[in-house]
Amino acid sequence: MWAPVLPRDVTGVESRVAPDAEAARDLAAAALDREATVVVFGRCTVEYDGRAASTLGPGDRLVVLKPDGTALVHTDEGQKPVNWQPPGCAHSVTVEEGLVVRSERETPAETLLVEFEEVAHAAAYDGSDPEDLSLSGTEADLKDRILANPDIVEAGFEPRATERETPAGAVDVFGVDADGNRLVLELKRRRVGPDAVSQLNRYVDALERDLHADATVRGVLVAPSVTDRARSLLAERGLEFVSLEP
Amino acid sequence: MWAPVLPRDVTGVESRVAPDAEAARDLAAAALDREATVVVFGRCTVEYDGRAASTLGPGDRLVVLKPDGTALVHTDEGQKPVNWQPPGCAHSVTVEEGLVVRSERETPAETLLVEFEEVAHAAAYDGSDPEDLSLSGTEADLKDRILANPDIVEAGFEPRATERETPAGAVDVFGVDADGNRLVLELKRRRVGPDAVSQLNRYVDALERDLHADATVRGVLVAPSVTDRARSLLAERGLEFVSLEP
DNA sequence: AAATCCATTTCGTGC
DNA sequence: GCACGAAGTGGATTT
Repeated sequence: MWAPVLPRDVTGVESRVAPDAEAARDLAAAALDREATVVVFGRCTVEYDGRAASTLGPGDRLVVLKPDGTALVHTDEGQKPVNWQPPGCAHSVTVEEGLVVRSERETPAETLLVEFEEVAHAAAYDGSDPEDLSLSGTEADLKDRILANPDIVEAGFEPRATERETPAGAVDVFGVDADGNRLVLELKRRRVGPDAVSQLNRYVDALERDLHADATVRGVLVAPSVTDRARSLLAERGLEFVSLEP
Repeated sequence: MWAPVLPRDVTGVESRVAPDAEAARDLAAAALDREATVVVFGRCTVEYDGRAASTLGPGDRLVVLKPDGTALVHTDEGQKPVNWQPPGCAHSVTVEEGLVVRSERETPAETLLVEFEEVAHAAAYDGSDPEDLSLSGTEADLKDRILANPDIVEAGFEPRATERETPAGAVDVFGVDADGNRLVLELKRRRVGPDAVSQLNRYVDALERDLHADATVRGVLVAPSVTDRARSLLAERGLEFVSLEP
């Protein structure tokens, strides 16, 4: 049904500067009902309790409530919200001392509570986004390049499987070298540290157990570059490195 | 100098519904100048090029520009922005076909380009946030609890150092058990998988080399729980597990 | 729902 | 600035 409580200023946007708590609540509640995105800016405190727990004293913040159940609390700094709630949460807006925004979920039980002293601005945005992001330069792209032209890893390399399962997890690319030795590739789209070496080492160990002593298993880390410590660990473990940009 | 081009509706907020491109540009440019946060909602396309590359066709999105150089492009779904730029970037707003927002940085060279077909709403938020988030339930809290009461790990455990350096990285907690054996603890605030086992294994290996055969080095993973595969890897490596909640 | 791993991870800390 | 590891990581994929 199409029956907004408040007038829509133009298609898709409702905006109120310095609304009182009740006006802000009404705008937000109506917007949540019709699956619009709500934005509130004002002085507030924030409490979170769930996987961890946090409190945040008074300050000016931007709160975003999405129709999929996402809540974001942004300060004037940082890429990550200072507090948040993941998709799937239930938002509610009420008036107590002032406007109060709650966002909750179960499994795991988590609550986000934003209490406003003052709402400087409240807005509701209706809109749709039919487009999917097209992204390139990922690890998957690197894998595709290697499968299309295995020689960029090593002359004579022949891929035999991707995501081959081992007791230690799935190997990015598995194949054989020119001499018939097994080759395990671990791919990374950026410079790697010790963690990637450990990961490769786990896969090589697991495959050596799996295949007994039937064949040599070479482990090759494929990445743009490695740190010094990673290089040492590679040497210790008898593992190799091939430099490739994503 | 205090000379806003546009009037401020109330302290800290400027808001224009359905501004034309020039009005939106003026509002945003003035806001960026005075280190306010800019919010723009409208139909736009997005292009990103840098560490990776992406394109996003037309849709309705919420764009946030922070005074620290952060840019966020949010759709109506998801906790993460569909596109973004990290703190330290230089924002600019111009009018071409319509409003265009650019956010760029060097090292690494990255560009975010948002081209609006239509701006449904533009706003600028002035404010301050003096408060720091107080967070509990972190790995650091778990460490503190262990140091204050080492017996919760094992009767007779005596911590000797935290962040002890090894050739493979810094160990969370290092100490000795009741029999004088060296103990290496790796702490995790949540259920762990194979990666944490590999990490602990690296530290134990490094310390065994460091200390030669002078002493037995026990590796203990401290976490709420482990996955099956992680448990297998622990067994393979002769490592141990102690269950502790953060 | 759990497990595993990638990510334009981001973020903090130490060097 | 790089390196290393934590994170209330988020997100996708597979089981």
